[in-house]
Amino acid sequence: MSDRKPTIIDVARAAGASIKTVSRVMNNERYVSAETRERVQRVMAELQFQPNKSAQSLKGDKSYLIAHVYGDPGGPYTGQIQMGLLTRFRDQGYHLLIEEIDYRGDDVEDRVSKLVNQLNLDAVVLTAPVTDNDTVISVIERANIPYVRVTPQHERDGGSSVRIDERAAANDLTMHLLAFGHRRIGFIKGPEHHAGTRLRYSGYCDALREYGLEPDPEIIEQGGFTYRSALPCTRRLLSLAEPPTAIVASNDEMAAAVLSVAHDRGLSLPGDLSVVGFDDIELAEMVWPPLTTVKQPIQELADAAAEILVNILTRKKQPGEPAPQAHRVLPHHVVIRRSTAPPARR
Amino acid sequence: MSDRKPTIIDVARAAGASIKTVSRVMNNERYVSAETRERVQRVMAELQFQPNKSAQSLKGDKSYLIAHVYGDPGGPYTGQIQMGLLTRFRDQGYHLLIEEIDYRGDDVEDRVSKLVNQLNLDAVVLTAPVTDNDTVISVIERANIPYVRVTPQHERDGGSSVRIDERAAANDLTMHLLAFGHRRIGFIKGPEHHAGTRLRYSGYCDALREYGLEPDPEIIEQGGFTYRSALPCTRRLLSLAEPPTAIVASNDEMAAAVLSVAHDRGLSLPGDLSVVGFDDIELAEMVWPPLTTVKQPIQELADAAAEILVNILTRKKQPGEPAPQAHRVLPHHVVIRRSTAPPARR
DNA sequence: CAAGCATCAGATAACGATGTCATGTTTTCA
DNA sequence: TGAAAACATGACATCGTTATCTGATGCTTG
Repeated sequence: MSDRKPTIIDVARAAGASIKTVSRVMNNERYVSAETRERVQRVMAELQFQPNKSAQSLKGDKSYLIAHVYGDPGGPYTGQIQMGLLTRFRDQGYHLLIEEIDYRGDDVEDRVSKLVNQLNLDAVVLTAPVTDNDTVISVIERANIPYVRVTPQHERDGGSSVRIDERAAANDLTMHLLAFGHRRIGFIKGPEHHAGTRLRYSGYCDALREYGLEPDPEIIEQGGFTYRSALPCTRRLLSLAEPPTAIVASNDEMAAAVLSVAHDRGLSLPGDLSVVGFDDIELAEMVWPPLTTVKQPIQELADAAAEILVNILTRKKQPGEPAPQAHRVLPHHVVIRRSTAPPARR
Repeated sequence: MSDRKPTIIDVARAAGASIKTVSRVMNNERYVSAETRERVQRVMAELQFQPNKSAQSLKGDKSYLIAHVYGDPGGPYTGQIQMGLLTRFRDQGYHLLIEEIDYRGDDVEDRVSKLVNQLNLDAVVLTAPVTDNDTVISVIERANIPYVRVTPQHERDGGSSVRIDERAAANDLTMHLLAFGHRRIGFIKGPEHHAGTRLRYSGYCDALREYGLEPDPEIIEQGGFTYRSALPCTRRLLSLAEPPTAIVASNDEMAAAVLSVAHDRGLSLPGDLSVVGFDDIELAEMVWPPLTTVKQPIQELADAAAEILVNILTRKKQPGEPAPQAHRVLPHHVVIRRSTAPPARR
C-alpha cells in the first residue's frame, strides 16, 4: 500500500479501465456503460480517491473558488453573509475565499488582480464598502468573471445584484416616528463612501417632506457607521437648545451609541427620546431598550446572491457570450421594538 | 496581442530566456545574473505576468491556501479573527479560505477531508467550537498539515495553539465581585461541547473556594453562549427567593441578556445586580451599563496564530520530519466598566 | 450486406508551473 | 597552473487532471 494520495491513474489501474473512463465517471459524462461506471465508482470509494482540484483547475477553466471581497469596516453582517454563502456553495463543491481590501489604498488594483488572475476565481461576491468601487469592479469585469453585489448603492450595467430598497426602508422608519407625532427628528448619516449612506438619508428627507417639513442641517450629523463615531454626534444633538425628540441613526451600532449617551444623561427612554436604527443586527435586540429598526434580510440576501452565482456557473459557458446577470430586490420590513414612542409632553 | 493571460512561456520568449530562468527569477533563486534577472523582471512587469497558482500548486507542494475552520455558532469574534489572519497572510501571498462545519453532523470527516486533500491546503486554523474536535483534528493530522488552534480547551500533542489562561481570567472576574463584597454570585455556563466552558466554570469555582464558599447548584445555570439562551436562565435566577446579587455570565452575549431581563424587572443596575461577561466583544461597550468583562486579545491571538503558521510554512519542509509546533499563552486583563459595584444594602 | 450511426473505451496531448540533470563558463585556491 | 567549486543557463520530464482524437464494437437501415 503506497502512502501517497491515490490519483486517477491508481483508480484506473485498479478498476481495469483507462484514466479517461474514470474521468468520465467522475464528471458524469455519457458513454460509460452502467457496469463500468459502477465498478469505477466502487474502486474510487475503496481507495478514498479525491480528485486534485489544482489539476482540475489547471486543465479546465474552473477553480471551484469563489471570493468574498469586502473592506474594513465591513458591514456589521459580513459574517452572517459569509455563513449564508457558505452553506449554499458547500453543496455545489465550491469553496469560499475571503479577501479584505483597503479600498483607500493604492494597491487595490494589484490585490484584486492577483486574487482574480492567479487563483482563477470562478466568481466574486462584493459587500460593503466595496460594492460600488470602480477599481475593484473593473478588474473583475476585465477578467470576465461573474459577480454579485450585495446591497449596492447604484445599479450598474455589468454584474448582478441583490438588495432591499434602502430609500423606502429609511422612509418607512421616519414615517413611523412622524406618525407618533415627532416633528423634530435628528439624523446621523453613515460615512461618505459607504453604500447605503445616500439612500438612507434621502429616504429620511423624503418622509419629512411628505409631512411638509424641510430637513434641518442643525440636527443632521455625519457618523462613520461605528459605535464610537456616533457618540460625539449624539452629544452635540442632545446639547442643542432645542434638541430633537427622536433620532434616526443610519445603522444599529450608531443607534446603540445614541442610547448610551441618552442613558448617561439620565434621559428616560423612549419617553424623552425615541431612537431608531437600521439593519436589525443581533445587537438591536440586546441593548436597552431594544431598537426599532429595519430588518436586512441577510439570510435571504446571501441566499439570493449564492443562487444567482450558482445558476450562472452551472450553465455551460459559451466562449463569446458575456456573463449573464440578474438583479433582485427583496422585501424589507420595519421591526418595531421599545425604543420608539410618542414624544413626551413638555 | 493575444488576449490570453500571459504564461511563463510568453515571458521567456519575450525576454529571450528559458522558462526555467524565468522561474528562477520569480522564486528569487540563485544562479541568475543580475542583468538577466532585471531583464526578465522588466518583461514580467510589461506583460503584467501573474503566475498561475493552480500550476504552482500542482507541481510544487504549496497551494497558498490556508483554511479557517469553525462551527456554528462560531465565537462572537470569528470575524475579527479572520481579519487578523487575513492581514498577516496577505503579505506572504497566502489566501484565506473559510469553512463552517457542522461538528454534530456525520459528514464532518468527509467535509474536512475534501477540503484538506482536494485543495492541497497548506495549513489550517481552528477556532471554537471545533478547536477540540477529534474527528476534524485527526483528518488534518493524517494529512500532515500544520494547524493552529485558537483558544482550545485542552493541550494536545500535535499541532500548535494560542490562547489566554481562561481559568485564571474567570477567577479574576469572580474575585473582583467577591472583593466588592458579593457572596451570592450566580453563574451561567456555556454549552457543553464548547471550548472554554469548563475552564471558565472552574475558575469561578476556585475563586469562591478561596473565600471559603462552595458553588451552589441552585444559582448555576447552563446557557448556550447566545443572547436568547441566557434569557430564561436569568429569569429563573432572579425569581429565586434569595436571588444572587451578582451574576457571572460565561460570555458577553449572555451577560447582555442578563442586563435586559434585569432592566425589564425594573432593577437598578449595578446597585441591585452586578453583571460580568467574558470576551470583551464590541457589544460589551454598547449595552447599558457597559460590561465589566475579560478582554480576549483577539488581534494578538490572530497575529500569533498567523505568525506561527507563517514560520512553519516558510521553513523548508523536510520529508520525514513531523510538523513543528508552538504553544503560546497571551496575557489577559479584566476590563472594569459600570456593570459592577458593591451590593446594595438590604 | 455494406454503409451509417450511436455507444463505449483508450492513447496521447495539453494546461503552466517547478525539479532534475546536463552543459558550459567563470572563479577559487592549493 | 590545474583541478575543483561555484555560477549561469537551458532541455526536458513531471504533477493530476480534462480534451481531442482515433478505434472498436454492435445495431439500424435502405
